[in-house]
Formats: sequence, C-alpha cells, structure tokens
Amino acid sequence: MDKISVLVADDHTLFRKGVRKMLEVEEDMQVVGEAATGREALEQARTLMPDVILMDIKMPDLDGVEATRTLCQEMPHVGIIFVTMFQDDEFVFRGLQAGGRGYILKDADPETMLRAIRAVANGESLLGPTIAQKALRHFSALPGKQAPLVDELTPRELEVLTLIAEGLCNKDIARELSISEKTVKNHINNIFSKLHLYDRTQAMLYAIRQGLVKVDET
Amino acid sequence: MDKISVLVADDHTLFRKGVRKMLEVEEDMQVVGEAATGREALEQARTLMPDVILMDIKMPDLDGVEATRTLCQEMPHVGIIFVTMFQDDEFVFRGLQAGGRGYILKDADPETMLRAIRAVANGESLLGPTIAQKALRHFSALPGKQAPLVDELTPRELEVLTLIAEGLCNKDIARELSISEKTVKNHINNIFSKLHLYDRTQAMLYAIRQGLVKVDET
DNA sequence: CCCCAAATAGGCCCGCCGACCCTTCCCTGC
DNA sequence: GCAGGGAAGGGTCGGCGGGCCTATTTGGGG
Repeated sequence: MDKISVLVADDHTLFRKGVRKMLEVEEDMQVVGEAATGREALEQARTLMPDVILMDIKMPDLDGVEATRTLCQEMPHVGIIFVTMFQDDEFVFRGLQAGGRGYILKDADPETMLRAIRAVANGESLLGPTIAQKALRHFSALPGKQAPLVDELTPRELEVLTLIAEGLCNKDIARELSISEKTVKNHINNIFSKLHLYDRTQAMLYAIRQGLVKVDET
Repeated sequence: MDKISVLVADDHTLFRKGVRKMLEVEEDMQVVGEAATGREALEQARTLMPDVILMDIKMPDLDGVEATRTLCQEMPHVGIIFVTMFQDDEFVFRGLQAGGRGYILKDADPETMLRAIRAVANGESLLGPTIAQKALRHFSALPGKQAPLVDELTPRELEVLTLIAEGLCNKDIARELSISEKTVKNHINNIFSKLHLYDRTQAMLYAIRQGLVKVDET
C-alpha cells in the first residue's frame, strides 16, 4: 500500500516544518505539500489530492472551516483533521459539520496526531473524548431522546426560537415579546451557541426538524 | 348604530382635508382623526380606536405596511384600507399580509371609497378586481392546485429556492451552482417578487409548506 | 429575422444580522 | 449573605442580505 499523503495547512511555518520532520521518520506517511493560507490549501489539495489534510482553523485569506466546506464538496474522500491551539468547541462543531473528520490540539502527544492521521486516512474519525461526547449528542438522533439540546434552552430562548422559526425578523420578535431588539439578539446568540448553530435559517430548520413549530397552515 | 369612525393617515394635508369633507356629507361615517406619518397613525389609532383607517402606503417615519403590521397585532378588529397613488402590487400584497383589508387608488371614484369603508367597517374586505384575482390565487390553498405560484418560477429559480430552503447562504448557493454570488442574488430577487416574499426565511417557509424540500433527515 | 425571456454578472447602497464586549436586576439555591 | 444563572438592555463593528439598475449572451418563438 502507498504511503499516506499528507498536506499541512497552517500559517505558522515552524509548525509545518515540525510536522514534516515528525512524519519523515514514519514509514507509512509523508508530507506532500504545505499551505500557509486557506486558499493555498484549496489549490494544493486540488493538485496534490492528498489522503489527509492537517488543517489549522485560524488561517489568513480563508479559514479552515470554509476551506473544508469547499473541499469536502469537491473531494468527498479527503480526510481533514483540524489542528487548533486551544479547544474552541464552536469552531470544532462547525468544522465537523463542514465535513472535517478529526480534531487534535497543537500541544497533543505526537502519537495522538499519528493515530489521528492513520484513522482518518482509513476513513475513520478520531475525536478527543470531550468533543466526541458533545458531538455524538449533537449529531445522533437517538430514538430515546427526541430533543437532545433543546432542553438546554431557557423558556424565553425557546420562545424566541419558535418566533425565528415562524420567519419573524428580530424587530418583529422584539415587538411580539415587548422587549428590546438588543435583548432578542442576546437570546438568539445564546440559542446559537447552545444548539451549535450559526444563523437564523439554521435555527429555523432545527426548530422545524424538532417539531417545535407547525408548518402547514398560514 | 354609531357612525363609522375613520382615521385618515396620509402625509398630504390636502388629501386628508378632502377626505374629511367628503365624509362630512355622509350620515353613517365621520373622520375622527388625521395623521401625517406612520408613527402618528399608530398613536392616533391607539387613542381614538377608530373603526376604519385610510392608510397611505408611502409615509415618512414609518410606512403604512409597517404601521398596519403593528396595529393589527394590537387591535385586530380595526379595518385598514390602503390608499395609494398607483397600483403597486408588491406593496399591496405586503399590506394585505400585514393585515390590511382593503385597497383603493387615490383617483378612484369617491363612491368606491365609501363602499370600501362600509365594507371594511362591516368586517368584510374590498379589493379591486385585478388585485382580488392575484390575491386569491396567492392566499387561497385551493385543493386542485398545489402550487399556485411556484410554477411561475424558472427551473433555475426553483433550484435556488430549494437551496435557500436547505439553509444555504448566498455564497454556498453560488458555490453549489458554480455561478456568481451576484447571480444568486438576482435569482433570489426574482423569486421574492414572483412569490411576493420579502426575505429568505419567508422563502424557506414557503418552500417547506409547498413540500419542495424534505425536512426530516439531516 | 427580430424580439423576448432566461441566465449570468457587475456596481452601489443601506439596513439588518450576528459577534463580542459590557451592565443591571432579580430570583433561587447553597 | 453570596454565588450563579436567567432576563433585559446597551455599544460597536464587520459582513451578508436584499433593493435597484444596467449589461451581455444565448436560445426559442413569433
């Protein structure tokens, strides 16, 4: 079997070179390219067709999540592993939703990284235990629990969510609840972070899927 | 029975005075107040509690449609008639959706206006024949025709609409269809005007109600 | 052959949305 | 009594969404 080809996308040169060195001593993998920005990562990925991409989340030009979204549409088989400085749940969730399959911290044990690369190259997915737990709760629609995350919302937030799902803009929601538009935005921000969403259209779909609103009558 | 109390909301003083004169000679109605802006219309309506409001659509401060939206929530029984200089289908549709119940042109026969006022005060609705036809087609979910307006969309527009309904942002839609974001916006604008919608969340609801997209699986 | 509709694209502009900061007040649990 | 969380409110700021207008190309129907 061929070596696992790896593309390293990170704006820190030292990190890229370090990874290259680390993988050089491994017999079953090799770094085939480097990229310092999101766009570079896209170009390199298209020409090199690597098995695995180590993708920094924060990069100039185009962030790792966006790059991942694009790449996963173009090349569904590529395994993308996010490498971040610190544990930022929100970014990780968005990355996984965009199509990423792995996630490791930059200060992780090198062995961890190697295992992640091999796992992802094998079509599997490797997540840290903390993330894995949250991710499973979020992505799995296990039959026992209908609404895995909705019950984390406060009554007020639930109220706001249903109004979002009915298509009201923030101003109308404010009017409807007789509160300030700023407060509405705060509630909405809380909803987003609790449900791991990023905009109101996603919130609509979430609410509709969870059956929080009826869709038939006008 | 009491006289029908009428509030005239229009930024043209001459028009207001003219209407007042016209109604003075009618035995069953009287002008109880005037407003020159949308906000004034709101205040006057709240204190005077008129039976009918003649509402100009274009007004400073707050347009007639917005004022209507607010008023119909606060006082559902008020009958609002839109008075416009010319036939602007879009505004009329939005006005009717906001809760207006009548619509007449400023150059209409005075008799028409009087009939409209009496009809609306009576809880009915009076629309010109052109508008009535389109409005019925839009609002009525007659069983024979599932999608009254969707078939006016071009194939491309329909494609864009389904992507909107799936929660994609304009940039993602552009990527998905391999076209410019500007073009996406054009399609979306066309969709809005053909379906009488005003933003993407309304489009989502429309598409979902019409069954253009499935909502269950992720 | 000409005209129209559809699709694509660009520019300009503004308002809303959402991110990320805060503060205050109240209620409940420890 | 104090901590903590929920609710409400405020400010700033970048970016996206949508209004509006123009232009080009292509294909089909009169």
